[in-house]
Amino acid sequence: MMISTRGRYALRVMLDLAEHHGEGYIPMKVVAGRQNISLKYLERILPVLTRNHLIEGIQGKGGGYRLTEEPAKYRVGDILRLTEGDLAPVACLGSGAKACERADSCKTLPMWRKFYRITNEFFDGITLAELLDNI
Amino acid sequence: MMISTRGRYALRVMLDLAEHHGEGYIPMKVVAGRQNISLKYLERILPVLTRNHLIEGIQGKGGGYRLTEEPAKYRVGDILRLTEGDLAPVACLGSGAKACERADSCKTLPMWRKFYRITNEFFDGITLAELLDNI
DNA sequence: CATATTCCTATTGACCTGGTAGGTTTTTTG
DNA sequence: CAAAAAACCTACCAGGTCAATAGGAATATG
Repeated sequence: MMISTRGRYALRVMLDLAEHHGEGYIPMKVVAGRQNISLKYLERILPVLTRNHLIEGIQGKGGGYRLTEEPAKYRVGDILRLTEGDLAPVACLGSGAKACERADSCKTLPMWRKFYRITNEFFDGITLAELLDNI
Repeated sequence: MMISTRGRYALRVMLDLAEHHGEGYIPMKVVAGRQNISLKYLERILPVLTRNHLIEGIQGKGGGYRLTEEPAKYRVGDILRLTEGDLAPVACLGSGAKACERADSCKTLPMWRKFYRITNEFFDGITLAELLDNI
């Protein structure tokens, strides 16, 4: 299993916000209700999206979240990388990659690298707008 | 992280056996030593490969394991699916998939399915023989 | 001030991962 | 025949991750 609920929920929230883009700030309570996801759990997932300015939230009554840009501007890959850490298929690739001393002679490394590239390209080739349109 | 050590170790063992194919039965102790993997841990990974006749082992002194076929016959995908369960990117696909009640309206499901297909095709398109030749 | 919201931190139970431990059975060899 | 070497089997364990829950603090509105 490559993508956990963290990434999947984040994507669903982003899609929900995209669907209601232009309607101002939407309380996460509403999104959680529509998507049937625990609000409390979502609150722990969202900060990484706000810190990186994919969404913006304002506090207080009447507050909520909204996308900072048009749905077409968001690549699925960016959302998943932020919430999942990275999309590396194996431990020796990706962000926290401690160099493997077998790397030079490793017969499988090129394969993993190629798959890593394909994965990133696949998810970077899809935007929220396209998902909304069922493309 | 999609592929755990289980799958990676299995693949390395298969590659090691492929590299020494034609040399008869090779003790796992030797492979574990060459690959620097815990023998005991390997012993827990191998049964699924023997049960599915990818390799065969004979007991007793002078025993060991060998491939049942030529290295070119083995698809990486088969080895990974056996040892990892499946290559599904999300829980709602793959073997133990309990049907999601949101499946019909799910905007992301087609994307996951497409990626699932790409993943299987990618790893099924590579054989042990090709890995040995650094293709 | 009451309310509604984001934001923050700690905790928890279940499961998975990577590995260890301690054998039993089977076969070959000296 | 006895010893050694190998596959095979089952239980256990420490650490981490996942998915969530809990309980608030800060902030803004009306």
